[in-house]
Amino acid sequence: MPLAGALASATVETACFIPKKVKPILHKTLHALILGAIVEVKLSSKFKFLLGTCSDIMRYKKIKNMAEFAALIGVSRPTVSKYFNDPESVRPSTRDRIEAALKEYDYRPNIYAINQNRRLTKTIGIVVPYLADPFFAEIARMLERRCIAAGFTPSLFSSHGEQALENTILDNLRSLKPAGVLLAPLGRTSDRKHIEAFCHDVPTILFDSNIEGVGAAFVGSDNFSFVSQTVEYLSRTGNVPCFFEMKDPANPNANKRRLAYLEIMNRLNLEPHIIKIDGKGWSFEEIGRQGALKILQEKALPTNTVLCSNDRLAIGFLSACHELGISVGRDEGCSIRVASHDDHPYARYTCPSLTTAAHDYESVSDYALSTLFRLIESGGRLEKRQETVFAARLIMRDSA
Amino acid sequence: MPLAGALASATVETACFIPKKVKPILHKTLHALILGAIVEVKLSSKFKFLLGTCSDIMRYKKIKNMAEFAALIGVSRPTVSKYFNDPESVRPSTRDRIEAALKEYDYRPNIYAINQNRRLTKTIGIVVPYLADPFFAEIARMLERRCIAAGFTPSLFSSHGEQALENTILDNLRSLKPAGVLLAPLGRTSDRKHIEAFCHDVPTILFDSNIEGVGAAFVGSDNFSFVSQTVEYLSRTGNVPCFFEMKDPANPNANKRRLAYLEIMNRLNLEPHIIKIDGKGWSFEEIGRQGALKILQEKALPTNTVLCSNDRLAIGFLSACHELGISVGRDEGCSIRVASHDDHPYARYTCPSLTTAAHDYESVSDYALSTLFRLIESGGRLEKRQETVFAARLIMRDSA
DNA sequence: ATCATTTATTTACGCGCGTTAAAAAAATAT
DNA sequence: ATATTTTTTTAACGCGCGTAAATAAATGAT
Repeated sequence: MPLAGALASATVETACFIPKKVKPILHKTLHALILGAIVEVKLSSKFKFLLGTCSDIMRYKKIKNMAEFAALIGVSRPTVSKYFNDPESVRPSTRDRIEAALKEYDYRPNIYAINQNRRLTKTIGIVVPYLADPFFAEIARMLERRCIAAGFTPSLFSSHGEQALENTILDNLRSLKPAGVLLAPLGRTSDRKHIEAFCHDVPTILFDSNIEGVGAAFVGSDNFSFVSQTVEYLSRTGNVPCFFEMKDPANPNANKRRLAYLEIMNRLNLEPHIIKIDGKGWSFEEIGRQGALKILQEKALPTNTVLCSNDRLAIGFLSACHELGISVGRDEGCSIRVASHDDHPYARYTCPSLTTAAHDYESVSDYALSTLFRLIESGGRLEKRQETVFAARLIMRDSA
Repeated sequence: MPLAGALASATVETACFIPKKVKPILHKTLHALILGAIVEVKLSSKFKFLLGTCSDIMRYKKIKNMAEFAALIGVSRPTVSKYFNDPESVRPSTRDRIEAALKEYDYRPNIYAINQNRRLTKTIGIVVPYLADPFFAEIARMLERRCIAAGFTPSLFSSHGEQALENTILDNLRSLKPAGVLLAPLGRTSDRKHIEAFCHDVPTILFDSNIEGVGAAFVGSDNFSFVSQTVEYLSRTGNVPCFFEMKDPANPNANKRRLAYLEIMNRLNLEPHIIKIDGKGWSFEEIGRQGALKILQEKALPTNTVLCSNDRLAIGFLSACHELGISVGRDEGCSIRVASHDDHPYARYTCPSLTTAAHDYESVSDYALSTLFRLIESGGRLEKRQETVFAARLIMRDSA
């Protein structure tokens, strides 16, 4: 009789006693059966207990659950469970057998069943305010890499610049019971209470934008270092820079950069000039372009050196300059110089290439994650909230 | 006696009969209790059944599971379950009570328990080859929006240009049991067999890059339309365009664009010129820049009009032109014209702004998702595999 | 008020795994 | 060979929810 049909109704009877010496032979046979070497077989009633496993595998060529997988190798389910929680916790010989079977059949434990019973999962949430900004895309990429290397599963979310979305992302994230979360908040437009409540429940490290007192720690860049380097360089090599920024910056770094500019200009005994342009949202290039067009057409530029708050504004500024036929650069033939901050992935390819202060991407992402791991290991609480910032590196290119 | 302590050991006895009329009063009292209006209370043994619920809530101020939540409102658990699966499926009055409670207490069903028991989840996987490319970031954003609007939970992944990562993403995705997946594969460097196997198990729509015969459908852009519009425009308004591309493009669209270029040039009775530049990986801007520097320095450009395969190469090309002091544009003063395809988010801000053929982002993402929804509703199978492509729109800017 | 229909409740089982305690077996030490 | 330690097995419970069938209640139409 054909095997599959006959076996469909059989069930496993674990009560049947099998001498230890016979077991390996049985399981070897089982393997052959599954691999198609044996097509038809009759079993005495004493060994019918094997059939449940057999038939299911015959039908699906796929292991349904851990019990089935364990039966296949001749190991108990708790042992397999132990293996998946920590492969080192089982005897090498057992480990080898499990791993051999793992290669042959593509069994993977059901993550939903796993996570239901674990208090914390192996997921790490990464939330950025705007993923269409290559800066965040780049940093997200580095964070994901390191999560995977550390044995975690990263889960990436973008708030797309919207408070409501940021909130729902956090709500969803909470119910994912992640081991930890790396959150770069929207900034000023964030719902502080909501984020606070989230951080109360989930081990969270803030990065990029700080929110005072929220989260277990903050890791970011030292805005003062950014501005001091650009301002010093610009004022040393030419005219005094004026500061070009949005009127109501959503990002707290923007405010810190303005304050840094004022302080450094004061220190250097130079007169500060701040140009505030209109615009809201995350289309910084367009905002920068429109603002620059207005200022340039009105000839309202106080000096011939412009320091943009960030590279995306600068990209718009350069675009406006080109439209108006104004040549930008540090050569004598050029009428203005433009510099900026962030070292946006495209800053190298603007025309002219953009002089800017670069984030230490590597250090920020490394330190943010190592802090998160410390936080996770210590059970979600750190001694006290620390704010760590990394210095910028001046990148001299052609625009200033 | 203090409530919490006294109640800790009490359990729910559902066997106790409660007259219908008394129920609302009981639950009202329960609410007051939880909200802190009542601090201490003694109950006769007949009403001890309320205590299990009370004590737990007193301790955690948080509902632990659906049974507790249901008990709180005086509704059965299956009804609440029904509500979460489809709020319209319960009577309006019941719905109101549930929703009122939902506002008061922040109960959310455990997604892991939900998904373990559902054959398919409400998750939609979105996989793109390279998220640091703003084109994909932008399309991912639109797809996410529409998923949420349709009541699904999008889950975004980037292969970061690596085959191994693409494979592990698909493996992880499979075990997430998503309702459906939108996959933009790496292209030529994809592991075809792996993707095929994945599509066999999970309802998948391919987008952006097609892989013949894989997935339930393909939605993308009409490469012929892109190239025909740019070539016609360029040859009509000036010199004949040469085609600038990478030697071994990973993206299948690149190949289609080259073929389209050859065919259209043939139709127009013009001599085609193809410039193939070295380079691999996803740093297209740098590859384009290096390639352009080489060609321009060698003065090996066959015509004064360059049509780049895609905008990112063009951004590099423009950068090289600027470095070499070559003016780009359609004005008489300019020495070469550069055009391209994709309408990359930054194409507007290059110097000069880039003439290009734009994807119909909206239509592609709309159609890809509506096709996926059809696929999901029809249980994972469509009549036959359809390939749908949308025409490009020529965007005339200053570079050509 | 009566009956038919819609909606809700009760009861009970299953999902796939974590976890534990006690018993058994295997490996190691004496 | 025996005692000791380590590893595995057995058996059983719990997690939080989906789901189904039978029953009961509420609603609407007559």
